[in-house]
Amino acid sequence: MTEKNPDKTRKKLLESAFFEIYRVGFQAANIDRILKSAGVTKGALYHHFSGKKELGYAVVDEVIGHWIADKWSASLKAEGNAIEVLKGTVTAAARMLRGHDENGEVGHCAEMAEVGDVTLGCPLMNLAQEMSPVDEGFRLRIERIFDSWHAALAEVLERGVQDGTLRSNVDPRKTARFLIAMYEGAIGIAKNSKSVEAIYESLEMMGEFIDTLAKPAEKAA
Amino acid sequence: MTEKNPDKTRKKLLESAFFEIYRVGFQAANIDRILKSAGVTKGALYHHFSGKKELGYAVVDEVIGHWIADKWSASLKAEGNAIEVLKGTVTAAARMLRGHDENGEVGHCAEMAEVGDVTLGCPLMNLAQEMSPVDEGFRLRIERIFDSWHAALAEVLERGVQDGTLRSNVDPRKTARFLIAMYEGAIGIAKNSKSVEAIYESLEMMGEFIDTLAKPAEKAA
DNA sequence: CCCTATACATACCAACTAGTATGTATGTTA
DNA sequence: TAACATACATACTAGTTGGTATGTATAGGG
Repeated sequence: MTEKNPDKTRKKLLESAFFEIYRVGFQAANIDRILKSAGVTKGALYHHFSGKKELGYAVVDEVIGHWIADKWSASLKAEGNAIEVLKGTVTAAARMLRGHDENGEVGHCAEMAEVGDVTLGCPLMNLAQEMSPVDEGFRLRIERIFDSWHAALAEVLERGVQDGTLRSNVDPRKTARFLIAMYEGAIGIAKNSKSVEAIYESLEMMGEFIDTLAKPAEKAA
Repeated sequence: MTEKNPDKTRKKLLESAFFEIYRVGFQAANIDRILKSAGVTKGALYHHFSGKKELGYAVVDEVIGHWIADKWSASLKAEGNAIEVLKGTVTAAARMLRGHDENGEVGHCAEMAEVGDVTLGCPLMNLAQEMSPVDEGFRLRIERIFDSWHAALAEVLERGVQDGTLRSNVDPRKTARFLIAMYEGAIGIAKNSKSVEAIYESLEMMGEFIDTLAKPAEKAA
């Protein structure tokens, strides 16, 4: 009925599926809830996607992948001092995180959660933790996203080492992975304690760690 | 039939439930699989536990809680230099992590996974990520465990600051949380990439970070 | 030895859920 | 405008799953 707009319905399905998965995970994600929230019917879903898993894959590739690319890879492409670029992305991350609207509903998720929600954590990491041991298809798609993020980070670090901003013994690849681990770990811990403050403080410490990567000032000759 | 041993069956149930939850998460955990793996029947389960959720709670409290306490709080109670104690726990963690037996079965979990399995990550963190937004009961129980871990870490740090081993501007609580975040993040990232090496390298970097907490050597007067 | 509560075993159910079969309306092409 | 493929809508199904009703055997107290 009404109108017939395949691109739009597909997009709505992806978005609703993303939020559903974001909230309860893929395995517990409910098709009917997704449909209700998207405002379309089962026929539409199974016309666009061959099944729940395919829908999940598409969410990873098209929603989460693009989102990470925008949020990170983009801001990492900034020119200038490696330390500043790195710390810039961290503070940018901090800015986009917010707590709940205190509506007292303990134990329930906000109806219209957004991506920066502290109590829901990082969509990519959530899915990675849940699905990587269970389904290789998810794992590989998620890995690709992490890899691109890692590559962008490593490039900045490599540049910093080359131009003498960073200590020469900084290993770009290891450090990049460690930075991602720190960030995701901080989000994960804060998620369980429901504390935005916890993230801020951890990101602050992450900034201090980044400072330790800098080449120390030259001693007087 | 056979024998009647409530303590033993309860323990078997808890252990089987733990591994099932460890592998696929709580929501996807299958009661019948747990029963089969425990070698008991449904009657036994529902005699000991009022339901799936109660079983999950018991797993958190009795299995995961004790496990974390043993692995961390214990080794953190060692006497001596704070730096050494901290780095000791990190290397202890590294030691207990191992990869899969390379049996080629990609995408499937080992039948009898053990707790140190890289591809399965940290049981506590897994559950925290999955259940903390979904069920407040889980969240609180998990939080208690993290808190005790955090307290043990903070105590070591506090002691280090007091006795001059660590820089005086080290904030024990923030740093403790950050260390947990680093560790859990490292495990989580390695889990998705299925790489034991990734953990080793991240734990190595974690050691370097711990070194930066030390009070710098005194300058010549 | 008896008797009762505990500790299990078995068969079954009700609810949910991904997926399908089928139908219909809309847009497009000839 | 006829014909056809795309894009949706609806009703239904088959399978799974947590939970229960009911039965039975064992252990321990009197």
